[in-house]
Amino acid sequence: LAKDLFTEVTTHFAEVAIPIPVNKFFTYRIPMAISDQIKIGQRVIVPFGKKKILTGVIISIHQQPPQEYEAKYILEILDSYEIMYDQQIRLYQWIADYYLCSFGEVLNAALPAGLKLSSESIVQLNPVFDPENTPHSFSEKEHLIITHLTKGTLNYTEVSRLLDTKHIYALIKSLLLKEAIVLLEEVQSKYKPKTQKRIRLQEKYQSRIALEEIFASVATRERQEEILLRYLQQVPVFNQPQLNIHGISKSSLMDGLSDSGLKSLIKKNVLEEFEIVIPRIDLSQTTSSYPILLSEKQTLVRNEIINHFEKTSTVLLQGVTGSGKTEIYIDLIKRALEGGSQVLYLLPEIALTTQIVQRLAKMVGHVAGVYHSKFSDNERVEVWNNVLLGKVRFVIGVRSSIFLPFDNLGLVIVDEEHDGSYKQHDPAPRYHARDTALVLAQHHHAKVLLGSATPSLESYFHAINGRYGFCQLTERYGEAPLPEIVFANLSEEKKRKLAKGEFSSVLLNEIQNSLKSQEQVILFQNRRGHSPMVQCQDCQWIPHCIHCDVSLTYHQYKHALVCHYCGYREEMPHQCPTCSSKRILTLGYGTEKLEEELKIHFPETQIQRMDLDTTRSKTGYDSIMEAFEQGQTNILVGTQMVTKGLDFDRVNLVGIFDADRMLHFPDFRSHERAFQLMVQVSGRAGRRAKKGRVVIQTNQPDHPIFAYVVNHDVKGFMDHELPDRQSYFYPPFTRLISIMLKHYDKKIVNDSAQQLAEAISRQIKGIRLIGPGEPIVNKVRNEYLMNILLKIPRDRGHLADIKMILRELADRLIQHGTFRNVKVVFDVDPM
DNA sequence: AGCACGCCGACT
DNA sequence: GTCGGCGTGCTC
Repeated sequence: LAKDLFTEVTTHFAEVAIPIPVNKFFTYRIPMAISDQIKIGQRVIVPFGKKKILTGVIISIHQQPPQEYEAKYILEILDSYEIMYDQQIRLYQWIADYYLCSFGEVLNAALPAGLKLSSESIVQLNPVFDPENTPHSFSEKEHLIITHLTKGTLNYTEVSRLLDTKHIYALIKSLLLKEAIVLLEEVQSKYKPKTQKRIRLQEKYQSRIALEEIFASVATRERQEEILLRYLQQVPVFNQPQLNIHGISKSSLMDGLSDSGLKSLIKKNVLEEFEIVIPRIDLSQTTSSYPILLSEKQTLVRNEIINHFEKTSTVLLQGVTGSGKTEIYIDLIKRALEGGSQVLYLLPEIALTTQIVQRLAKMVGHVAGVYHSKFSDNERVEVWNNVLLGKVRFVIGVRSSIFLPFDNLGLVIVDEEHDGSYKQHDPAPRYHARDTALVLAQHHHAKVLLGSATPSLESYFHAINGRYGFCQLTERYGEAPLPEIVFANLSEEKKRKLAKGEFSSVLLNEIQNSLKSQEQVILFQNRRGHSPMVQCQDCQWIPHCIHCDVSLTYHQYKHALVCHYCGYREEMPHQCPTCSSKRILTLGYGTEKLEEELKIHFPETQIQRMDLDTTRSKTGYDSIMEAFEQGQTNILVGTQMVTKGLDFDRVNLVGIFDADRMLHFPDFRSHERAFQLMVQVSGRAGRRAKKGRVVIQTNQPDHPIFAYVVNHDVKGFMDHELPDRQSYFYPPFTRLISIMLKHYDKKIVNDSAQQLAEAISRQIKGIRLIGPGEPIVNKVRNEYLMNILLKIPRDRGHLADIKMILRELADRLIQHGTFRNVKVVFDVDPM
C-alpha cells in the first residue's frame, strides 16, 4: 500500500486509429479516471482538429509522451467492451501495408457506419443573450436565425436550409462575435436499436374480481370493452399469468381499432404500455439440422479436401456447374461449426440472393449472419455485434465481411473465387477479398476452400504447383448432360445477307423455336466495355498493342488506336494491314439496345432486362427473378448477373450475343474472363434431364477459346493461356502494381508521371515498368490521368520493401513544388 | 476526409 | 468597398 502511495503516477498514452485517409495513428493522453478500463480494440471519443469530435479505435497503449506536440485527452470510452479483437487490428494493418493505403481507410471500409461516430455542430442561443437589450444590430438573416433559436437548437444543415444558402460560416461567426449564440458539439450514436411497443395488463388487475369490476365500469364504453376482451383472448392471464409480463404487441392488439380507447385504459391504469428492444436478425430460427446426403463422388471429394487440409491450409475445388459443390461446402461448414469454430462463407455480391441464403442456412442448421451491402446499416451493426459476442458463428457475406470481428475462424469458403467483384476497385482500400481471406485464415490457423467451376488462373496455377490442394468434380450431379453449343458466324451471315442487324438467323431461329415450345431464353451480353472496338470486316483483323497482350481501342476524338495498359498509340489505319480492305469498322452494342431490338423481332413476347440499372433497388433483383421463375418473362436479357443464381427448369436456350467483345476486351485478362463467363452462362441451359442449347454469336468461330468452352475444358484453357501470361510477364507469373496519377493540368501529370517512373526505375531493380501512359479514359472529373504499371516477378522477393520505396517516392514527388497537388493512387493486384 | 484560414474576382 | 469563391494545409 505504501509503495502504491509513493509511486509516481505514470501517464498513459494511446495510439488511436481514426477513420481518415492519413496513414498514421494519433497519440492521445489517457485520463487517469479511465486508464484502468481502457482496452485495445475499444472505441473512444477524441477531439480532432479545432472542434471536431471523432470516434477512434485504440490500437496500442504506452508511456511514450510525443516529442513535438502536446497530446490531447481522450474524452470518453464508448463501449464497455472492445468492438474488435487484435486479430482485426492485425488484419487491417496487413491490408493497409499490402494494398498501400492508410489504416484509417481500412477502418472506414471495415466499420459499418453505425459504429462510426462523428460530431455535429449544434447552434444554440447564448443563455446570457437578451434580444431586447443588446448593443449589436442584426441583419435580416441573423434575425431569422435568432427567432428560430428561441424555439430550439439548430444544426448546420437546418441553418443552411433556413437561409437557403450553403454559406453560413460568416453568419455564424458574426453571431458568435455578438454573443448571440453558442456552439456545441454533439456526438450521436447512429445505431438505433429496433423497438416494439407492447401492451400488458397492470398487475393489480390480474384477478377475476378486479377484472369484473373493470368490465362493469367500461360496460358503456364499447371500444374499451372490445380492447380488453381482445387482450384476454390473446393472453390467458389466469391460466398462464407469466405470459402477461411480456404482454402483446400494440400493433397486433390494435389492428383495425383507433387508439383512443386504449389511451383511456392506460390512463385508468388498467393497461400499461412498454417498449422492448427486438433484434433485427432473428436468432431464434429453428436450428434443426438437415441431414446432408453426399453422393459417392461427393463423399470422395469431401474426404480428399479434408486430407489436403492436413497438409495445406488452402484447397481449390473445381467443380462444373451443377456438380454439387454446395453440399460439400455444407458438410464442411457443419463439421467446423460442430468443432466450435466460426465459419465465413464468401459470395460475390450478385450471387448472394435471398434464396441462396435461406437454402444454406436451412441445410447448415445454424443461425447465419448475413452481411450484405443491400442491408440497412442498423442490420449490419447487429451482425457485427452478433459475431463479436459469439451469438452468430456462421456468416454468409460479400467481400466486406472479411472485416467482421472473428476471433476463432476455422473455415473460410470463397465461392466463385474467380469472380472479379471480390476486388474493390474504388475507393481505397483496393483489396481483394479472396486474397485477404487467405491472410485472415492464416492469422486464425483456419482452412480456406476456394470453389469455382472456372477457377482464376492464379488459383489454378497455385493448385497445380502444389501450393494449394486441388480437387475436382467433373460430372454434373444426376448425370445431367452438358449443353450442346452451336456457333452463329455473324460475319458469314452478314455476307450472305442472312443476319438481321447484329442478330444472326441462327440465334433468331433458336429463340423462335424455344418460344414455340414454351421454353425460356436467356440472352447474355456483357455490358462492360463502352469504348468501341475496331475490327476489319473482311479478315477479322483486330489491332493489338506491340508491348502488351491486349487489343487496341479506338479513340474517337484522337482518331487513334490506344493501348489501355501502357498508353501505346498508333494511328487508325485507313486500310487493313493484313488484307488491305478498307472496311475497318468500330463495333458496339449494349444491353438496352439489345432489348429494344428483341422487342421488334418478337413483339408478342415478354422481355425483361437484368443488369445493374434494373436491379439497383433492394427488391429489383428478386422481382425480376420471380417473374422469370414463374414464367411471366419469356426472354431474359442480361449482363453477368444472369450467369449466377438459381437454376431455372424451363430455360433451355442460352444465347451469347457478342462473344467477340469479351474476347477482345483491351485487358490481359479478357480471355480468362470470356472463358469463365461463357462456361458459367452455358451452365444455365438445361439443368434437368433435357439437354440444353447454347448459341454463341461470333465472327470467328475458330478462335481457340471456343473449343475449350464447348468441351468445358478448364485444363485445356489453362494450358493455352498460361504460356501467354508468362511471355508477357503477367500474373500469375508476376505481381502487378498500377500507379495512377491525377491532376487537372495535363502537363503536370505527364511530367510528374515521367519523373516518378524514372525514380522508380532508378531505385527498384529487377522489375518491369510499363508507361507512363494515358489510360483509355484519360480525363475524369476534370483531372487528367497517367498510368504506370509495374510487373514484379514472383521470385523477386521483398515485396514489402518495394512497397515502402514506392510510398516514399510518391511522398517525395508530392513534396516537389510543382507536383504538390498531384494525387497518386496505388492499386495493388489490379483487376 | 473535413474544416478553417487566406487570397482573389463580381456585385451593391 | 464587401461577399463569397475555392485553393492549401493540418489534424495527436
